[in-house]
Amino acid sequence: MFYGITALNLDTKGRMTIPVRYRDYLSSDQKSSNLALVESEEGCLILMKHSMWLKKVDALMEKGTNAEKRFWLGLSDTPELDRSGRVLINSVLREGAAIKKEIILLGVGGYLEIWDSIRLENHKFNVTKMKFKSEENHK
Amino acid sequence: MFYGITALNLDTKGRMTIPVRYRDYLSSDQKSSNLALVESEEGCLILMKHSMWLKKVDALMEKGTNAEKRFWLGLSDTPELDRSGRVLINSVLREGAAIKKEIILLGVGGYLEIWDSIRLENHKFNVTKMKFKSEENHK
DNA sequence: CTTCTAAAGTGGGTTTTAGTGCAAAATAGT
DNA sequence: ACTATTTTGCACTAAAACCCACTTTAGAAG
Repeated sequence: MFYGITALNLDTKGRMTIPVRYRDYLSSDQKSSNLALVESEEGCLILMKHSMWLKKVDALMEKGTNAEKRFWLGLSDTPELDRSGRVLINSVLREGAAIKKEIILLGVGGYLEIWDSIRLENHKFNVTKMKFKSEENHK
Repeated sequence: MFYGITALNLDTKGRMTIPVRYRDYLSSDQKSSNLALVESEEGCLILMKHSMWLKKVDALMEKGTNAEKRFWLGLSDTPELDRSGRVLINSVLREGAAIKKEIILLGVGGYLEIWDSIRLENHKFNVTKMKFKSEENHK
């Protein structure tokens, strides 16, 4: 199970180095592509095991709406963990989640959320109605 | 099965380069025209194998409404994959889907959706009621 | 009916960019 | 200070974008 927060930087090609503590679990699917990346409606990307994604997709192929299929099948990618423990974040998905370089990785139970660091700050502010909002985050 | 998101550009003649990973499957129909392109009611174009289109059309000829026939037979085209893996998108269909140059290709199970990149952003925004709509995505 | 011209469509080759892998450098952890 | 992990840089490859020349079609004009 994933939990915890990690700050990371993408390299110039848009690749993210997965923290070692997550790698064994993430690469345990016996598939050529062992990961799946989908766009969340909340403004981040969701990284999960390929098998988890496939289960959801199979269910949607049975009885899903067009919009659901568009999100889970269309707005997705199935990247691999390379030998250096990195994952390429598709450039289109990067744009969709406003991800540039500095990202925050959140473990949220069965999956990981990838947030642009600034967008996460804004999200926290909006969701929680926090009374403070440091200037650094919004310059 | 198609899935995943790809950003592409049309050339000046309105042709789209199909990603290599889709080409074998798309060209596997033994027809002169092995593809079909239909205008979707949601604002994009749908690209599928000719055989799939034909199956739908046959069914509609049996018991389809006028409106259905108009969409599947009328607002359609059956282009071919050329030797460089490109497909010409008919200028009328291009207009109908507001497609200019930058497009997004979504794999949605049995078919591919071709979206004008800006129109897709707006569609996502409307469908999901996302609270953010960053300027970066719309420039 | 034939010829001319413009536009649309086709084909192929070249350039550019995105993706991949490796390995050195930097940083953090023990 | 040593080790493990992450970051950075570079080189290579493959895919897609771009460019240009040729062909076909359709329409206009004689």
